[in-house]
Amino acid sequence: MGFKQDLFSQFARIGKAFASGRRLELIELLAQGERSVELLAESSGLSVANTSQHLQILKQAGLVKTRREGQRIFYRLSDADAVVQLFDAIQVLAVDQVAEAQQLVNENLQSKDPLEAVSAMDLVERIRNGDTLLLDVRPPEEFSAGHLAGAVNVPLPELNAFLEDLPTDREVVTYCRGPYCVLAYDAVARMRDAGYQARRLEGGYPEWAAAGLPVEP
Amino acid sequence: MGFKQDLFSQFARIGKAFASGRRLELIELLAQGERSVELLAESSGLSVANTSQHLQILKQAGLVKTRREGQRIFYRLSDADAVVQLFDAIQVLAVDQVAEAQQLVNENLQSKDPLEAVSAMDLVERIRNGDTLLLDVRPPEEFSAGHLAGAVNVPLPELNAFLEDLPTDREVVTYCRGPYCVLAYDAVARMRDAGYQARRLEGGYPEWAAAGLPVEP
DNA sequence: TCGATATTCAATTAATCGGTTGAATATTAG
DNA sequence: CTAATATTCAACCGATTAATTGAATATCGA
Repeated sequence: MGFKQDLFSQFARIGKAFASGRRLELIELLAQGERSVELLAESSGLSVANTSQHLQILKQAGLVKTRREGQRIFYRLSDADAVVQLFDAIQVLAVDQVAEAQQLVNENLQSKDPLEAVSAMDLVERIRNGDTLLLDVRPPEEFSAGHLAGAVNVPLPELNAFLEDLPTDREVVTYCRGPYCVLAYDAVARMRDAGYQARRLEGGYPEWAAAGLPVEP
Repeated sequence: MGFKQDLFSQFARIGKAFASGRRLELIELLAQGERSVELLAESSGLSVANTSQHLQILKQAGLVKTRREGQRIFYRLSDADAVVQLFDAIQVLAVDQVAEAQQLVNENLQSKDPLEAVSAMDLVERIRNGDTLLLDVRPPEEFSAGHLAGAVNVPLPELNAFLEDLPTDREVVTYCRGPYCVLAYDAVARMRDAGYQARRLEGGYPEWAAAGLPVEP
């Protein structure tokens, strides 16, 4: 049964790609769009050579593709949807089953989340009533690949500018990728500081879509 | 930003669990139900001590739980559904993106599959017409956790006995886990050898369920 | 209690991995 | 062509991993 072992070794390459925290960080950055090696190195705090090496591993696992533009090389996820979904599933499994991960989330995220998150069911109701502004804080590339019906895309870097023109009398609900995507937590914290009523959707886009709730486009 | 790195390192433990072909083999065996260390070692061809070591890694990643019964210890997946789904997603991603995996599948599975597989759409039609026997060749534990509506569970070891009482005039469609689960390929080959009209469902249970097609229970 | 069995633990070795450093390659600007 | 920039490659070191072997632990049956 050599074939099966060979095939499983190939599958294991995908596992290896996800087997280092640094690489996961790179994957998360790439999920936000195409990036050059230099920028990835800078954002992740790794050396350029080291970043390049990790990217080679991701490339061998088929997770990323490259494109040359002049003297720099841009990396992107070869199937962003599949990769993000996989990453999301890993996160959920880890927090469900690994005590240390659970504890980290409890200490660092739950505490940022003083008001409990809005459940998907509640949100459906709120949307029907029209009294909620639904904010997708993911980067535009992910937004346009699919988002909750009725959501407005405001990537985190643009949040402050966006808030200036917004009346404070509507409640805002934010969401991003999975349940442990930090973007939505940050957005809520910043909006509450600015005097808005802001809460977070329990889960993220993948969970919402998987539940068969309305998405666009 | 130490927290994020810590959390990602925890996530990476799940990746590590999936980062070895041997462990994937163990995971696949465990997906078929609770097993003792001895049996796992025997089925996988690893030494007992080595098997035990790999199982420790899976345990640290929270993927498996143990139960003692007399002098032997039984391992099982702590969340079989989540783990199988994750494994399945990894397989699909690998075959989609890794050239070597693609080639292995083409050479070893497609060739076992002389007639093309039945698409999910076709199968829905066939079931409606009632002229197809739908065979789930996964182990009973997985079958009872969810299966295609109308399927009959015949685990591979019992296939021969089952065929003896079966008239050869009905077409049979088999399926198992994902699109690269070998069970269904084997079943088709054995049934065709025995003179049956047998084909394989394109994809497997997870794909069918994800498409919103009818499942039980 | 004693011997047999199943599993884990500990020690060892070879292989792989993560990271650093500096050279090599490819592209652009001048 | 030369200099500057972005990325990869190659060599290297320390840490981790996979696998083997043999001892230690726990349970059961006699």
